[in-house]
Amino acid sequence: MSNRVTIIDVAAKAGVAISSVSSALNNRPGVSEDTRRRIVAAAKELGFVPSLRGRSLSAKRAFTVGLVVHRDPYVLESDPFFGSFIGGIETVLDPRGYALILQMGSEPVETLDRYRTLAANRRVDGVFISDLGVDDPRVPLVLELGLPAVGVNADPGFPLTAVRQSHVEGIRELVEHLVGLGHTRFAHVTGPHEFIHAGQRLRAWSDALEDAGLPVGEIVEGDFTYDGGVAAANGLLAGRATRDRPTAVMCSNDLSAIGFLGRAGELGLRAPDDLSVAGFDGIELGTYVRPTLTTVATNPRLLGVEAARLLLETIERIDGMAVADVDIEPARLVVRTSTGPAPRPR
Amino acid sequence: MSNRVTIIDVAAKAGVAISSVSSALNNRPGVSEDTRRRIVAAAKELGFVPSLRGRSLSAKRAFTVGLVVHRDPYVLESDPFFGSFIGGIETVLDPRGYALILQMGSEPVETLDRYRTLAANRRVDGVFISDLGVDDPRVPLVLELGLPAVGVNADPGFPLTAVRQSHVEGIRELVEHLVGLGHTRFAHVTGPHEFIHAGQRLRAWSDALEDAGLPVGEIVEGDFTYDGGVAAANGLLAGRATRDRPTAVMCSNDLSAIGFLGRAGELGLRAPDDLSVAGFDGIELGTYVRPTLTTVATNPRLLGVEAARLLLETIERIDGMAVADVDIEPARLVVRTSTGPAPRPR
DNA sequence: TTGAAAGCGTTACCAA
DNA sequence: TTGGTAACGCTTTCAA
Repeated sequence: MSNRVTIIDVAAKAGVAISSVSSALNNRPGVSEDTRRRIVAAAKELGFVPSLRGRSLSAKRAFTVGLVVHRDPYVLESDPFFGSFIGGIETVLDPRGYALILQMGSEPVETLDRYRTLAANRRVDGVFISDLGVDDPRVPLVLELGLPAVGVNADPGFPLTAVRQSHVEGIRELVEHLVGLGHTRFAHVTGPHEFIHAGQRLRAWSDALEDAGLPVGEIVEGDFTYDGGVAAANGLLAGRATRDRPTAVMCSNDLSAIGFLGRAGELGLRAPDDLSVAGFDGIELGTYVRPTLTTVATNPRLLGVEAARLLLETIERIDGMAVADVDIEPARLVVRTSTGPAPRPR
Repeated sequence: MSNRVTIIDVAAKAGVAISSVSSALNNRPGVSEDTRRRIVAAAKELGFVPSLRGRSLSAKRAFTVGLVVHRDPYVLESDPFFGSFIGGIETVLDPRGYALILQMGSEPVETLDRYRTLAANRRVDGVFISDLGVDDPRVPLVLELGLPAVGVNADPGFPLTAVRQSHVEGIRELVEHLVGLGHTRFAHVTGPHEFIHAGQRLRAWSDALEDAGLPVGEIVEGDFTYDGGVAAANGLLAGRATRDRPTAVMCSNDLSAIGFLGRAGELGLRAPDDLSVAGFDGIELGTYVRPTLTTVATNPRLLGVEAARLLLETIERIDGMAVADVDIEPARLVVRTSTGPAPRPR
């Protein structure tokens, strides 16, 4: 197990110089077809695989990219975003000889340090920045460090290359769906205001309602968790007269919508008869709960694919030119059974 | 961003040889206290961080370990095991200068290739082997490759170092709990038989029931998913007379137990009145569903911590001695509201 | 087309 | 205690 095959062994076996081996194996010109064949044969016979360490040192590249997740463990556990996102990243990275380093930092400060260390010892060639926050400190940091980076679902004007999936169309479809069902009293349960996507979703919701000429209604801050949905349901539904309750509620993600529905049920309010509830994300769990959850379905896997593509492009870019952003297909409304006609006032 | 500070710069600044810088910064003997101070000062002033690439090449170590997840994306998404497991791993790796490479392979064959590649280019110094299968081909593979590895929840006699959390006590407690409630007709919904932990849990269940002098009852194979639980409920409950139905069911994991409960509810059977259902894992979701889920709670985070400790120990072991296995505290029964007294026959 | 040698940034060995 | 230098395994440049 100890002495692995090196380029020297291959050169010796093929009877050529190591530089020729390098050229031949990397499909570079300057090697005759004949010697190339000899070299390839020798390499195969010896089972030669270039050492990443040697390559890294020489090429000044780690062939590794990083993802630092800065959420508390529970959210990560229950959030299906990362599983799919990482899966998508992987499918791009692997064929191109890159690998993904995953780190977790619960504290925001800790997260920054992770990026710093990653950059300092050049462990990665670039990083993903997901779950962007308002005035996210990671952005100036990677800029200062000169660390290639790609942002996920960034706002317009983002100073780094970004991949986005528009939520506007889907949320607008949701509003139209609810309006078409006769709803007039709306409410929105947001995510934590420090995340930009929480604000993005709220804005799309408000804009669509305004365009429909309807009041935006109540807005309560949730936290993307099941418990947050429970709390929101308590705030919006508990102890209120029917006429004071919203009849159509959008929660900023599916998990909180499911929490909301659960608590609503305990309060004796059934969806879709007594009220309509919708989420955002499109997680599998939403197809299992009863009623099944109407939602706006996103595509985290594709987001990962494109993010990885962009990051590698940014890294391998020779000229310093910025890589163009990518927008994947917008998230779309998926109507299930948690939304229905507005209850008739009586 | 381009020219980073190297050990040569530090040596020049401190007016010493690079070998002295290396010794001083790595707290090796052979450097006078005085020069050490000068070197440390120079390093700090220059903001020197040793290059991982240089170190890797010289030390013949990647300072990286790998985790290859071989599940299909959906299971990964909804399985909280990995989030916590990885979180635990991280807390050990980071302070010791190691990082985690995460890869995903849905096909078993693909997974093996990942390990092979990881080993061939020496991208990692060691790997975790989780979700062990019966006659898992990864075990002979890492053995053949000479790749340090740690198994998670391996069976006795496992040829590699392993970290385990015993499920026996918790499942026995569950059986005693159910027996104490007067149940006599049991059923077990397993995980896929190719995973050893599915078998481990079934065996613990059967043994405990046998010891109690009660019939083991029906055993149906599930697949650890919500849908698998639904299917199992269809098989065990649908279209059966009350006297032919089991009254106490253990599902091999929480997710399938929740699916089982959901389907049971649709069939008009309420837990805990009409039947008792328990899971295994202790996921958060189990505290949210109604009824809340009785389960055997595991500690994936601690499993990750100990697995990482063992792996680093194995890697850094100078003598070839095997590292001793670690058993963390057994998983324990957590009684919630999905289990209750056996329904009175009428 | 081929080969020799420098360089990447460390660590480790061996003289001085 | 110090410093010089080989070694790690590759890529790349420059002569031959």
